[in-house]
Order: sequence, then structure tokens, then C-alpha cells
Amino acid sequence: MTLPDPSRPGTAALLLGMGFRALTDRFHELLRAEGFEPLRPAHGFIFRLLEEHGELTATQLGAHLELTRQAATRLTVELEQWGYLARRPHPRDGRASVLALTPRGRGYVAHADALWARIEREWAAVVGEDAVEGAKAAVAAWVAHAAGEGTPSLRPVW
Amino acid sequence: MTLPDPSRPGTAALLLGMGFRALTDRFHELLRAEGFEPLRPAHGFIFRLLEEHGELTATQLGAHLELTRQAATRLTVELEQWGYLARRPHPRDGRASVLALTPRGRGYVAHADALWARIEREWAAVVGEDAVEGAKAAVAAWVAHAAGEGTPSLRPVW
DNA sequence: CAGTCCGGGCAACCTGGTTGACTATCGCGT
DNA sequence: ACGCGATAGTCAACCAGGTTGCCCGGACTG
Repeated sequence: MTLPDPSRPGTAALLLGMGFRALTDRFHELLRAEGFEPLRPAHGFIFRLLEEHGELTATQLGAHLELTRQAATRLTVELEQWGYLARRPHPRDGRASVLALTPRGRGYVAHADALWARIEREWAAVVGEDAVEGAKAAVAAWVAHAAGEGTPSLRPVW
Repeated sequence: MTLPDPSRPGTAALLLGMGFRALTDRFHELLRAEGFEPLRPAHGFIFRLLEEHGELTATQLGAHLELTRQAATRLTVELEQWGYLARRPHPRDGRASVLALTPRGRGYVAHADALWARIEREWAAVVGEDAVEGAKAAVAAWVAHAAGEGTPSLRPVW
């Protein structure tokens, strides 16, 4: 698909979609160049949620990711097998398990954060730091506006 | 997922993804409110490509959308059944068929364009017109930079 | 100590893509 | 002319990543 002229009205969604894709492509490129396991965005968001909330159950993860428990469980099983997550029985609820990042998982997250920051600097090198900050703020304001009091969705509709 | 603080470094991809999703959600909301058929982004891009290039074969569409011919064909068959596309034999190549928008298809595109422009004005009403223009330009510049001489991709990796 | 609710696991299914095989046509080189 | 590799299209099998439906067993409430 050709890049649309950004001054044409109505091209915003297309551009944001392409921008998202270009950023994540760059991320995976860097990651692979360093020999890291090629995790998908969904895995990354699990990391981010666990980092933010400490420990969560599979059901809670599913709710945040807007996935069913079954789908969320499958993702966590993979991550557990790869050693990024540890599962232990919930201390007070015999039904549930609690998931948390392992040291390896925390290492991955730290590295990923550094890469994202680096990519953002690459973007700033192209258009200037102010432009990047402005773009991020403008997008964030729209997302907040559009989400109302709900939480914004992320998984793209395709 | 919670909206990240846009001033934190490394949040750009997350924000652009959420922005893309919020814009397309709004688009589908408006479309459905008017009783229009709920087409997916992939359908819209076929329209856009046909509008831009006039007439294309299924294989050419597939190439532009980064899909196999088979997947592209399936999409066009749906759109043909719904009356948005017409297929006729290629004038000079007995193997190929040529696809073009029907009047109904052109009507849909015109309406969709108007909606996208309207949504962009809604965004501008939140953050100001200059901020939207700036954001679009900054994203476009990054996409152009990242794509190099290739054409940028659109379908999000998830 | 019921009865109901809820977390989790299992199985079947759906959607939207891929790969592979096959046919028919094109168009080039000899 | 013609033979042959390349290409458009279709069909079928498969695959990935999600969903729904069902069941089990522990938790909470009366």
C-alpha cells in the first residue's frame, strides 16, 4: 500500500496503522538481530501487565487483554515453558494460579523497554524530538477522549 | 490496557496502536449507526486500491495487500457477492479477470472518505487542527524513513 | 451444609490466513 | 510454428489463534 499524503484529510487512521506497523517491525528487527526470542505483541503486553500489577491470574490477564480466559491461558503456558513466567498456586484461592515474571522475564522487559526508547529516538532523529512528543500527546488525547471512562483497546481490528 | 503516559519514552508504538484502534472503532460505530454493511479494513483497502489504480486483477490486489492470491481472491468474491465489485474477463489475457468498483462500491468509498474526514475533525476538535496535522506528518515521515524504498506495510502484527 | 458462583482445563469449532497441486493461457526463443 | 517455462486462477488441505460450550472442583453465602 502506498503511503498517503499526510496533508490529505481522512488519512489519519491509515497513517497511524502504518506507523504502528513500522515501529513494531523495527522492534522485531532489532530483537532478532540480537538473537532474542521473537515474541509477539500479545506476549509483550502480558509482561507489561505483570510488571504493572505484580501478580495476576490468567483470567485477570484475559480481561485486560480483551481475550477469553482460554486464550490468555494458552499465551501464558507458552511463556511459562520458555521460562519468562512462573505459576504458583494462589495463596488463598485453591482454584486459581498466580502468574509472575521470572528474573529472565524481567530481563526481557527491561531490554524491550530500552529498545522501544531507542526506536523512539530514531524517530526523533527523523522529525525532531518535539514533533514526536507532540504526536504522542495528540494521539494519547484522542484515545483518552474516544475511550471515555472505559479503557482503550489495543488489538487492531483487521 | 491502560493508556500510558505519553511523555514516558518508549510508549510510541503502544499509543499509535491504540490510536489506530480508536479511530477504526469510531469509524465502525458511525458506519453501523447509519445501517451500512460492516466491512473490515481489508475490504476498505481493496476499494482504495481499485479507486487509485482503476482496475486490478486479484493477484495484483494480493501483492499490494501482502496477501496470497488465494486470500485476496476470497475477499474479492465476498465483495462481488455484496455488489461492491464487478469482475469481467481481462481484455487481452485469457487467464485473468479484472476487478472494478461498481457504482455502489464507489458510493461506499465516497461515504467512507467523508466519515474518515469527519473523524479527523473530531480529533482536531480535541487537540487542535495543528496538532493533528503535525502528528500525521511526523508519523508519515517515520513510515517513509522506515520503509526505505519499499512500500510500507499496514496489516498489524499481532 | 446446601446451592450457587467462579477459576481453570478440555474439546469442538470458526475465521482468515497459508501452502501445494492442478489447469489453462500467455509469450518468448528457437 | 511450436515447445516450454512462467503466470492467473481455482480447489483442497492445513494451520494459527481466537471463540463457545461443557465439566470439574474449590469458594462463598444463606
